[in-house]
Parts: sequence; structure tokens; C-alpha cells
Amino acid sequence: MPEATVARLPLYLRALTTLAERGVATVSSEELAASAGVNSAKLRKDLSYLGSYGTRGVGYEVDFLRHQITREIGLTQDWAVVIVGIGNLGHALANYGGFASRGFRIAALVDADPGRVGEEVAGLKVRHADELEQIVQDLGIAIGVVATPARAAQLVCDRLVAAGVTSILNFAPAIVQVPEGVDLRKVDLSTEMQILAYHEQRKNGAALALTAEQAAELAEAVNG
Amino acid sequence: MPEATVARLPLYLRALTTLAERGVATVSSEELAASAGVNSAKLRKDLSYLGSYGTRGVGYEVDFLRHQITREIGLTQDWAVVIVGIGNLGHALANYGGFASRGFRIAALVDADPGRVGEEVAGLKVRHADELEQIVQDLGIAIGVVATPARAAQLVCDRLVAAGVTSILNFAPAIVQVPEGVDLRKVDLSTEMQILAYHEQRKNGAALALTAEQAAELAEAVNG
DNA sequence: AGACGCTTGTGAACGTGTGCACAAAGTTGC
DNA sequence: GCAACTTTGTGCACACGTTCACAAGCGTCT
Repeated sequence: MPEATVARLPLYLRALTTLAERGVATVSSEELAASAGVNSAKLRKDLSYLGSYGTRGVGYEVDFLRHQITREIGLTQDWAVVIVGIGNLGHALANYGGFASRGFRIAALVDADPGRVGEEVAGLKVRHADELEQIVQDLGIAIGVVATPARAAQLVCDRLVAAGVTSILNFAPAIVQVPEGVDLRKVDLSTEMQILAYHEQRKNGAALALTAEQAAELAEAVNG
Repeated sequence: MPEATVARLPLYLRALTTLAERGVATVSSEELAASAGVNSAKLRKDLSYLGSYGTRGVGYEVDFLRHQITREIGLTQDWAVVIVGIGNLGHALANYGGFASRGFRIAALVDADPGRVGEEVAGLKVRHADELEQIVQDLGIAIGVVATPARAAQLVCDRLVAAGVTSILNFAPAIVQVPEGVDLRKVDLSTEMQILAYHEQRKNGAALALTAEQAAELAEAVNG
């Protein structure tokens, strides 16, 4: 299955869930594509990799298709996740409701700061980073989420990998290297913002962009 | 400039900044590519879209190249950003240090909950969502960050667009439609986790995956 | 049963992105 | 000043992803 298709399956899953909640039983590729924001031919080709689950002349049965995608992605199993780094972002991730409903379970929270260890966040006690290897092994954790400062990211990833974690989601603004066979995905606000800025600059954006000084004055006048 | 190249420029910028901090003055495409985690030919091709800023036989001057990329992306200007939705994630974003250093300035925080309005977060007073349009116009905001619950995301984006925002970064786990000409990027934990799960399932992951029941027992035994 | 209308699934063309391999161009050493 | 060495910039071939367009298949209506 093409990587691009894999990346869109969660999108389709979300659209299907919304439709199911509205009580829709059947949906055509055209409708589903519209609500997922993609081209209908692309949607059909993507779904065709799963098998022939549609009915010509009718469309796709929402619940059935949802189940097939869920199975394909592997969400019928429960995935234990450890979050490393319980700062602002770690807190937000620990409290994020979208995990549990999709088969991900925050199994442990870890931080290197002794001051944070023992604190209870989202119903779990924060544990010390020294225990990381033990935690990963005891809880059968396969997915690690890194929400540490940039300087700690590489070390944390190395330790996660050494402990047997083979999938890592990195939120730290750092370039991290992992060995072959380990999946590393990164989520980076700063990068996304910079991509937006690039396009903004090439639109009417020049008019809206201010010098730092002008902006500071404005901000003070309005917010202060 | 190809979209794929634009998406990598921030990566190069980060690598260059790290090198500059280490006092490195010159870098070859091979070295820079290694530290950015990409192929050196790709790096050179990407940089060639900026112009011919390298010296054959030598490499690239770190500071100079950094400046060129900064300019190309548009980070020499100050971009005013509004964050909508000051929950856990909004807090984390407001306090994220990586913005200011890259030319982005959190100019305003907005929330629909009257209970949060007036609260001070990251040195700014949270203002009510009703004022959104006014704030966008007064502060010359070009980029909006949406960190609301999923159900509010579409409405917030519509209002941002109506107020003149043409670049939006959406953190809400929702599929949002925007008119032509508006750039919408999304950052979605859940999607990223699902992509990881897909690959994990196709590796040795089956061994690590537990049923929900087994996992709950384990978790209780270890965390409880 | 047969004709008609609708929607899927997919072959084929097109466009974008990647990576090799090398000529061009600069630096260094003698 | 010239030869040897290093590294950039890029033409070209290939791989990947997207979109069109339509045949195949299913349901419905007469």
C-alpha cells in the first residue's frame, strides 16, 4: 500500500465516523471525498487497496468500511504509549481525548525533572526518566511520544529504541536520527508555521507583514 | 519552487542554526545533508532553487546560507499570530519558545469560554472570541492557529478567513474546508499515531500489541 | 427480462519528486 | 601557472503519486 494512501486512511476514518454519528448508512465516493477534502478518484483508488468494499451503483456502507480501515491501520488492537517530557505540551498530549477513542492508551508518563516525578497528570503518576527502559518493557510499549526540549530529544529516542520501541512520534524541534527499522515521525509547529509564512509572503501577505518594531507598538496599543 | 523543497527549507535552517551555534563557518552539502537527515543530491537541488550560493570545492558559508533561507521563507519579517482556543494545547502553544526566535510573534490569545477570558497566559490576556475579527484587523494578523475542540474548528476558520486571515494552522482533529487562496495546514496527533500504528502492525509489532483487557491489567499492576 | 441510470474499480496519461552520475568550477599545492 | 583534488549545480532516468476517463457491475423501474 502506497505511503500516501496510508497517510490518508485516518482522514477517511474520521470522515466516516462523522457520517456514522449522523446516522448515515451509505456514502458514495463523491460524497465521502468531499467531506474528507480529497478528489473522488483518489479516494476510490485508495480504498481499492483495501479490497473491493464498495457496491457499484450504490456506494460504500459506512460502518463496514469504517471497520475495514480500522482493521487495516491496526486500531483493533490496543497500543500502549509512553509520553516522555511532561511540560506544557506533554500535559496537553496526556489530556488529549482523541487517543483512547482510537485504540491508543497512554500507559505511562515520564520526565527527567525530579520535581515533576510523582505529580499526577491525566490520572497517571509521572515517573522518572531513569525508569524508562523498565517501563517500556513492563508495559509492552511499542510507541513513544517525545515532548522534551530539543536538546534531550536524541538521547530520549536512543533510549526508547534501545528499550525496544520501534515507533516514535517526535514533537521536539530537533533533527533526530534513528536506526533502520524504527519509524520516526515528527510534528513540528515551527516548520509548519514557516511553510505558511513562505506562501503568505507570496500572496497579499506583504501588506499584512509588519516590521518587528511596528508590530510591537501595535500590540502594546491593543493588548496593553 | 517545488512544494517539497519549501517543506524542507525549515529543516535546513534548523541544521544550519545548530552548526552556527557550534561555530562552524563552512559546510559541505554532504555534511549538511547528513545533519538534516536527507540525501546530499536532494539538498543541493533544493538549495539551487535559491540561487548559486555555494562555492565549488569548498561548500556553503553557514551564516550566509542561513540568511538566504531566512529571507526566502519570509522570516525576516515579523508575523503576527493569533491562537484561538486556550485549552491545554493552546497554553502549550502560547508558551512555546520556538516561535519568537523564528519571526513569529503571538499577538493575541482568544477563547470562547468567558471563564478563561481575562486570564493571563504567556504574558497576554486571553480575549473573547467575539472580538476575533477586531483583533485580526487591529493587529494585522496574517496567521491563525486553531487549537479549539473539533466541533468549533470550522466556525473559527470561517471567521478567521472572513476577517482576512489567509494562513491557518489547524490543530483541531477535524476536517476543515477553506476557500481557494487560503492556506490551511493541519497538525494532527491522532493521524500521525495511526500512521505509526499501521507500520508497527506490519513489523514485529504484533508481538507487542495486547488486547485492551490485557493492557488494562498490566497498566494497573505497574502504575497502580 | 431487459433497458436504464448510477457508482465503483482501474488502465493509462500526466505531473511531481528523487537520486545518480558527471561536467563545470573553484581551491590547494608545488 | 599547472595539475590534482574537492565540491557544487544539474541533465537525465526512474519511481511515485495524482487525475482522467471509461468499462464493468449493481440496483431499479417498467
